[in-house]
Amino acid sequence: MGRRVTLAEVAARAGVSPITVSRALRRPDTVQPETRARIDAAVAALGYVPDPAARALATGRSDVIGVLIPSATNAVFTDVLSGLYEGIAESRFDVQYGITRYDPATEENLLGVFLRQRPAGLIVAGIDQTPAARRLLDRAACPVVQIMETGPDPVDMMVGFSHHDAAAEATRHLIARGYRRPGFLGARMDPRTRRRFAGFRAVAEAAGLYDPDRSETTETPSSVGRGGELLRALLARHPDTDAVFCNNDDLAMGALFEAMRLGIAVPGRLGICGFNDLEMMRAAEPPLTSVRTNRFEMGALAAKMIRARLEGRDPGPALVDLGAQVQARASTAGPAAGD
Amino acid sequence: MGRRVTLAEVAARAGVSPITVSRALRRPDTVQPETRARIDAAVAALGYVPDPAARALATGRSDVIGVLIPSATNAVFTDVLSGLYEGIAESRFDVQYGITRYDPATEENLLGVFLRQRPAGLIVAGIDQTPAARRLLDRAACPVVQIMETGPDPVDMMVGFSHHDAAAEATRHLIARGYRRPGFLGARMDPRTRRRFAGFRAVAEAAGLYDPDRSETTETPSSVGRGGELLRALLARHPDTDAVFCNNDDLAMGALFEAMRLGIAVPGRLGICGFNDLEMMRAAEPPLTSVRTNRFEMGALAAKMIRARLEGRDPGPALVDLGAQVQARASTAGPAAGD
DNA sequence: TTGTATGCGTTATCAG
DNA sequence: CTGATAACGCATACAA
Repeated sequence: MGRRVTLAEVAARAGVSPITVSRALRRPDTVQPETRARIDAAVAALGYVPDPAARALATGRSDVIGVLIPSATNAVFTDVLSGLYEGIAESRFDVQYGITRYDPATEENLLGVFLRQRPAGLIVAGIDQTPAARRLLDRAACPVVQIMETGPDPVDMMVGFSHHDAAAEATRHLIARGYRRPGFLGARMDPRTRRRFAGFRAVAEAAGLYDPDRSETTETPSSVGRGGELLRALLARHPDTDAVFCNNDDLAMGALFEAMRLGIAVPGRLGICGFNDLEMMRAAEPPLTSVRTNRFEMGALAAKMIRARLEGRDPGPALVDLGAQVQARASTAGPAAGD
Repeated sequence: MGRRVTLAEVAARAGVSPITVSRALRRPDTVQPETRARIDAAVAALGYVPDPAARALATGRSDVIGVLIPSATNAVFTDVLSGLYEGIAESRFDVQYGITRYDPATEENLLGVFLRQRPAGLIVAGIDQTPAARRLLDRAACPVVQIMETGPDPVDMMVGFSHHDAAAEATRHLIARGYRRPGFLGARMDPRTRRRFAGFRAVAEAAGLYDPDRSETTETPSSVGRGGELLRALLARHPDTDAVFCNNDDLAMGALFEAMRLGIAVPGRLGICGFNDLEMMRAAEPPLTSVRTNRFEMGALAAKMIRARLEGRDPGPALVDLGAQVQARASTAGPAAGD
């Protein structure tokens, strides 16, 4: 590492004062071109890089955008993170994550930790903060973006979609394809999952096809294996179920495999629809219908909105609904004729 | 946020000097119990939280453990991250990530970014750093752990396994199960992938079963869909291929679906083996054989080794080989009799 | 065991 | 356009 090079050393070499170097680096147009040239040369020669801690201490703020997400292993969130990276690329900002493990109390704690660092911005997943967390966010002295979901009463900015409506559209799709006894498979029943269920229920009910007993849920985390178990349990109770709307793609994939094991034809005897549209869905056999949720764009846009605000540009509308699109595939082609 | 609470305010309330508060927080046993009690009370009452920037500036180091990984979307790495979190839980340390996108130059850059924050520790994936990056790591004034892989000449500490040997074991498994015309499917041919291929080749060759044309690879990223394409291409050239060792689980899953589409029986006419043993593998139909790679443990152990060093405890052996275990499942049960 | 003086590297403020 | 001074919040070294 050698020694660390400071502003003072650069200044000495360039024959100016430290503050001038500081200015030359942050607002080049405020120092004379000649001075700037000397400074730039000194910076390059010495390999100077600013100390983020000193800067944070002096300015009272950092270049860190704090991100609070429920899980780092869930592919849904990793896609959002990729978008985030894209959004802050080539900027001075850094991203720092906090994993809430779907626990509101943890989210509250992490929020405190982040806030203490005077983040440049804050991105939080969802709209289900605790009252305390909500208060913290409301008072945050930085741009805040809620992602993954839209809803009333945003803290500041918001970019997401309606889980209720997305699920409703998927359910309409199932019904449009001719399924008449649709069921619901859900794991880790967090608030977003519940809203999806509500969307499913609303549409099924409206069509007179809702059977409250035709859903199988668990509080345990989601997985492919779990999808199989849930389908098996549901079919044990209601063998005539002719379609399942799955809370996410892992469950749908598990349901597909379980159907294979049980010798149940998909989509003829059972339609399967997932949620999120992970890459594997279209590669499956049969390809699985799912709901596309623009996760990458969500992350990228959230980051860009924060940057725009920070850089004094127009961040555009404070509430962006990215929607969700049913990707219809063979797994919901419709019940077999004569079924 | 109200105003920020400082050490001085806590000190005033507790009736001591700031430095005493500082000590009480970092080394509680060096202040008298009574004083400490007063301080603790003041801290709680005021909701004091140390300012990480000020601390970093004063001490010349931070509590950030920098982590460099190739990808944030790959399930393989997200599992490692989960382990990392587990490893630093309840400690003062934080984790900060850098994503290299499998690009050595990016890794070098990020290393510089991290290093100037004086990280408490550094965790890097793999052993294929550029010479420049290697130099930076060698000179780093903090513990360094290379993860995901073991190899000669560690920078400092190392926890991983041999990709060559793991692939070799998987290949031996295929041969032991009676497959005689094994092929290889690989995507994004990074150094670790190549070493796996080498392991496959070594064993196949030793058994007199290696056909250099019986492998299908691409530089593009891995995905389930890609696995299908690769299998199709391989079978087009060599329809008699009776087993495939896939570079990772996504490819294996894609190969399975493609086999279904082609009407090829698994495992009877084609054995399929993946790598990493993601959860979906055992839930598939047929369940897919894969190689378990203890990713969570890798992350957890790396973090613990760093903590041990930082806290003056014994970090144990500097080089830990976590091994890898073939999880034999139905997808490699062996060729059908009479095949 | 506790306190005093000082410095970490940078930037805000105000002068020149 | 450039510079001197002070301050950010905390921890080290030393003294009491």
